[in-house]
Amino acid sequence: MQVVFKNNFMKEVKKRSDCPISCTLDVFGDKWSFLIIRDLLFAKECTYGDFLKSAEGIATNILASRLVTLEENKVIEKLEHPTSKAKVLYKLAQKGIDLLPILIEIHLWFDKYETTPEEIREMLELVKKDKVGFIENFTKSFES
Amino acid sequence: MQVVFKNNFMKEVKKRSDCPISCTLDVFGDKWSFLIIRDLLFAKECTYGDFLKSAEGIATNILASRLVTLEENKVIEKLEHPTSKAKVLYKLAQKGIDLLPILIEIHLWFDKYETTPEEIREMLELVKKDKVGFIENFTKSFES
DNA sequence: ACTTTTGCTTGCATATCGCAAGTGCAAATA
DNA sequence: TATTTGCACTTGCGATATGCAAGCAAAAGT
Repeated sequence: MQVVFKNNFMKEVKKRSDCPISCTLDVFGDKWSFLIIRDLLFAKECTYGDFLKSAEGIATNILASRLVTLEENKVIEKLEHPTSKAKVLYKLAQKGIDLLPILIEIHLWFDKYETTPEEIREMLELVKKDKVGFIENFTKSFES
Repeated sequence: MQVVFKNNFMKEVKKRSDCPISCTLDVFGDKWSFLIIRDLLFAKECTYGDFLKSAEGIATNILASRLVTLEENKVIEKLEHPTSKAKVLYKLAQKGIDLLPILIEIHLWFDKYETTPEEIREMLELVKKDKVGFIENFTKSFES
């Protein structure tokens, strides 16, 4: 069963079902969206160019379309760059910051079956020691 | 940077980077794979037809290809049906059962910003009261 | 024997992706 | 001030993936 409706901007949004997993995948179910979130969680703020520099090599048109979708869904927001009008700053909205627990569980799952890179392992040890505390601290670090 | 290698079946696997998120998305980064996992978490065992019956309406060719990928990655396994040779049973491998915390965090995130369907809300209350206990019990229920 | 069920496969139109090149404006440089 | 460079996208287009319908062989039911 497929529910089709229009949002405020008259853009068609297809909701496949009311299932939370399905709805979440309607937005994040692709190979790139969560990498954008990852970049923003680590860097707090990114320019368009910063995303392009990431190791996975996202294509510029795909990046543009994902940023629009994520902004429409209020997961990220666009800010003026403090010193340059040519640059744009992207940052996580609260809804985006709250994705951290999901990203953490992905890391923990991955760590059980594959090899976590050295740079991430240190952070992961903190998570394993005190997951709730880690999330609290990390979330707080976005308030400033 | 893109690393390309071949697995035992000589099928090309593209790993975009060593990042855990990226690697996980290489397998699960689509709109269907996690729905298959969801179905198996709720139902424990599914036939090919069971997956097709799910509300989102996956196409049969897509389902077939996802099942192959998930099996190749040892997330699910195929079993003989106890009474019928025509039927095939799919179930989660341990690696698949261990995805539960990720699915739970998706549910919790969704619940904060959207409306969780009634049928799921009850389960979610249990999770909110005792997440660790819930995961333990749920995981145990797969051992029998 | 035949009809139906089951788990797929195949063909094809359409949508999405990925790469390369291009555009317009702001900022740095000469 | 004129020119070049940097930045955030957009556009075009071939390659790939998706979605739909139909087909198929083996097994099960009648």
